[in-house]
Amino acid sequence: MKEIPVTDSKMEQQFLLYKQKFKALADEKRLEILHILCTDGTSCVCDLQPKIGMTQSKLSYHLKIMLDADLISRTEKGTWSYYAINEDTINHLLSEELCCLFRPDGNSSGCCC
Amino acid sequence: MKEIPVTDSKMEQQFLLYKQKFKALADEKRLEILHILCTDGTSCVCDLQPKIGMTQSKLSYHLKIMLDADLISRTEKGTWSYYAINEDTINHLLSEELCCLFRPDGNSSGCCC
DNA sequence: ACCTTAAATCAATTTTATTTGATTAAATTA
DNA sequence: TAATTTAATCAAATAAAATTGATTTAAGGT
Repeated sequence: MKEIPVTDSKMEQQFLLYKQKFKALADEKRLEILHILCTDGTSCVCDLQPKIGMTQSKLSYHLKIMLDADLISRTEKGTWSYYAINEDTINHLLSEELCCLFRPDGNSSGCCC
Repeated sequence: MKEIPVTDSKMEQQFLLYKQKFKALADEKRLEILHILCTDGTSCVCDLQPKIGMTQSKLSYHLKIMLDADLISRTEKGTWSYYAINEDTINHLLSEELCCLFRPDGNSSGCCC
């Protein structure tokens, strides 16, 4: 059977963006990194490395995937790179229930759990 | 550098479950299937096939991935298999904003958009 | 200028996921 | 019972993602 596209291209575009974000979330190490960023706040790679127990190049690779998906942000300061959760993206994507794990509590009005 | 696990195993377990769910969401065709199920409600494979424009074995493959991740459910009736969104899982996982795309409006009190 | 540190990138390999076409199994119809 | 329909599964091929170790770039410090 030939594959015929059925959905309109505007929606296709949306699906592609969501796909990228979900793909970036689809790895236990990346979820762990997100959780650490959520708990510890903005962190540099050298701080994350011992916490996550990962080689530098591997960590960079995984951070880039989340950066490209806009789940996290990067700020460079001298030789250091600081990464932080991108609250907007995460909060618009995930349920409130996931706040303890991956959603920082933006308004500090208490977490769901 | 040796990789040393840092997070406790209970949390690791949680991460693995989330990973599976996000992985199941990390594909545009699967997102499209979810959207169709969300819009049309319970559907059998033969109904989905022309809508999604996909060969039967491919569709079965993708449905299985979402079934295993508990995003959808299956009910067999004779030779037919009916699939439906698993509201519980989806609503606990995704933001309300995604209701138009993937979250069925459980309480029919109106969608966010 | 030289050495060190931080972190990104690269190329090669390994692992994992997806696609394809065929086969199977069970239910239904003629 | 024989033929058909529905849908799952299988094995082989292809494609995509992750890992590894090395290299590169830029910033600091001596």
